[in-house]
Amino acid sequence: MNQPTKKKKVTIKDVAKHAKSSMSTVSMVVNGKGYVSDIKRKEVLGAIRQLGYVPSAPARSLASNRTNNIGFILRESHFTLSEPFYTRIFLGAEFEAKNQNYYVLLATVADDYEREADTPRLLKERNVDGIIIAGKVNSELLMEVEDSGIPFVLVDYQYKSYPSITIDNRNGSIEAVRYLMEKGHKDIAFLGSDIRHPSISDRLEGYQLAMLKAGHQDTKSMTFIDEDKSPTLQTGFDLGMRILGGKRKPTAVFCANDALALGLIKYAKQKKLKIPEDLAVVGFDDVEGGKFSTPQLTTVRVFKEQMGELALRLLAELLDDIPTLNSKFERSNHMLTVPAELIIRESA
Amino acid sequence: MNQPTKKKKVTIKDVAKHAKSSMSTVSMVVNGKGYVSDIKRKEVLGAIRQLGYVPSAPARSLASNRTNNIGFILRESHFTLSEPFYTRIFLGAEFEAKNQNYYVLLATVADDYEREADTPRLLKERNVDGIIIAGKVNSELLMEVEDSGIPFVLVDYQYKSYPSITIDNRNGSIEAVRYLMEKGHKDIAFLGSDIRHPSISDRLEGYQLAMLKAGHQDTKSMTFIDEDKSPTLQTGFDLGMRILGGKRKPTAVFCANDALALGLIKYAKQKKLKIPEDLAVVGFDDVEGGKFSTPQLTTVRVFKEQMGELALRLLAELLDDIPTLNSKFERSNHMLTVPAELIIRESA
DNA sequence: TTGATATATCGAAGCGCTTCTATAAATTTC
DNA sequence: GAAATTTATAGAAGCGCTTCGATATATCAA
Repeated sequence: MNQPTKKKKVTIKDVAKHAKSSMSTVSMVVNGKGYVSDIKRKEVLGAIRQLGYVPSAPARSLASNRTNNIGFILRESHFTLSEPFYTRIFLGAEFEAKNQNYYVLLATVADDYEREADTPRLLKERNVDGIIIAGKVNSELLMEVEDSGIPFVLVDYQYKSYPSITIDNRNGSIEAVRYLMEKGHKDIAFLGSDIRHPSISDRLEGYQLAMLKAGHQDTKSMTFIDEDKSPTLQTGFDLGMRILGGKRKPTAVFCANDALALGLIKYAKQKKLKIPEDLAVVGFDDVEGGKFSTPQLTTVRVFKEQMGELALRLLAELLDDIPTLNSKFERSNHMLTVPAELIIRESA
Repeated sequence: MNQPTKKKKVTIKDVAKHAKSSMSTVSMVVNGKGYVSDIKRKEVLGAIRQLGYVPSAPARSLASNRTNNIGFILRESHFTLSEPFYTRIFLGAEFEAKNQNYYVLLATVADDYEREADTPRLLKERNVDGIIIAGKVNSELLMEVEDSGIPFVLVDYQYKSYPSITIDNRNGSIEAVRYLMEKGHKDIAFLGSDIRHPSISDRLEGYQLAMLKAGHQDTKSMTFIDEDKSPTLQTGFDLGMRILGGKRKPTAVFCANDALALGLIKYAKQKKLKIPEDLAVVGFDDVEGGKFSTPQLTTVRVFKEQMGELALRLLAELLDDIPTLNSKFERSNHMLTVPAELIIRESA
């Protein structure tokens, strides 16, 4: 009679006994290293299955000095942001983490980060093997991570020449502007803010490049930037006044992101302008709100999930490579760029 | 290349030596249990500070048989949903977890969940002390969690009488309908879908209650539900046709959620109806998109972050209570409800 | 005063795993 | 065909912590 008592945890020892071998052999089978004969391997695998053995994460960590955790650091305001941009990056990372057998620990940090006081627990406790940092974060924090010696990968941001995953903002912008030109537009304006953010300045650059190539020398008079504001709906609305209030009115506007574009559209609609007939608008990011707006927003899609996935993969690679790090043949370029894709909807 | 002096890990042993006491005493100080004299405590605390000692999470887990991790289970589609609803609940939980010294491990599960194959790792490995389940999930999974014996709390869902945090949908709806009445509306319709979801049926109930109380007997002819569709923008748009195509046109519509409301507005605007003059619309959830829409959506706010926070707190309480669980005086009701609040914007 | 009880500290036994070492058999080398 | 090397397995140390006695002293109730 089998008693359905509280099933005691099955340990590696039980497996060893059951498979008539040693703990070390079982460990080797589980981790796929060392020398194990095929017969033994099969016996051990069988025992594992029969007993339903699952290794204990903490025990492994303790013995091997690896945590199998990846930290994901994100500014609080990037979560509370109206758009689930970074959330999706996180999701992508989490997805890939499953494949790679990592847990992802999320740590949000305050915007007014202060060293010591706000250091994420996972850093203090060194409870991760590697870290993904998403978006722009306080440089104090960046240095702290750097100092910790824990390998890390940046997403949608760059710092020195540390590994990073960024958007191909320049080419995405060029594609957007070209599309506007194809539609017959000549007076194409650029609308932006917070120009210090590398992503945004790259988008401006793409705009300028495309305009220049098409023979438009004067982009300056068509560039509307409020550099101290963050790129929100409100900012777009406010800049709308400047754009549509001037004497030389553009027929199309390429916006540095979707929130700005939505804000501009709101202002334009209020001024009884028809979109896209009177004013064509293209955004950047492909946020959810753009699908629901009237008209639906034409924009440049950023593959957010994919960026997270890539970041995790790159990090995992880095972690495995560590013994090779001293090699002279070390592949030094770990800065990846993911393409952005024009999504044609109604607003242009 | 500066060579970082790899600082050796400071262990409890080092602290003990430095404070001239034993490991067990240090442990007791750190965990605040057992008997320790004030003098010793101060010495130990001093040593900890001086050496910068941080306990090792895996070692603690292994020795104490607690992980200090909380699992957060969520359906994949609830993340990819256009709205960061559950994301915000997660955020709230994560926030509170920091206070309570837990890590939150997120596990997303597929919609077509199958036992065994898809069991989240954190369940298989029993790598958590407790679990938060957000939203409606497959009942297989629910049973699996139940069987595991790991304490859990549901958020925005209920199962048997397990601990849960839910929205006060009924009162929120009543408030919304009352507001519409105050504005002079008599013909108020209800728009909904997926009526089997408890949240949605509660909202319908609130609507009916409010209508009845105001002397409107016939709510049926004013209730528009597509029960097989999920409550999305598209569904709202489609139902708009039915609502506005009938002979008895309502002057106001209370929608089961914001996505439906936004869809309805889209349709109404297409039909050249002015909102709120020709048709007042109220939603439910207070999603981001509602702030950006034209007109901005009047809705019922759900405190998502707070729900997550509450869930974590309740779970933590449960975990601490476990020794008391056998007590006859055990407080049996762990099913909490959080209020919903009417947000007045432009659409009504 | 005297057991009983509360307070205080320490040493040591594990928690479940990885990995180093020892040992031996099988295989390769020249 | 003896030495060197590769393959195969087991045993045991120890990762950093918690916690269970053991022991000792201080405090209390009668």
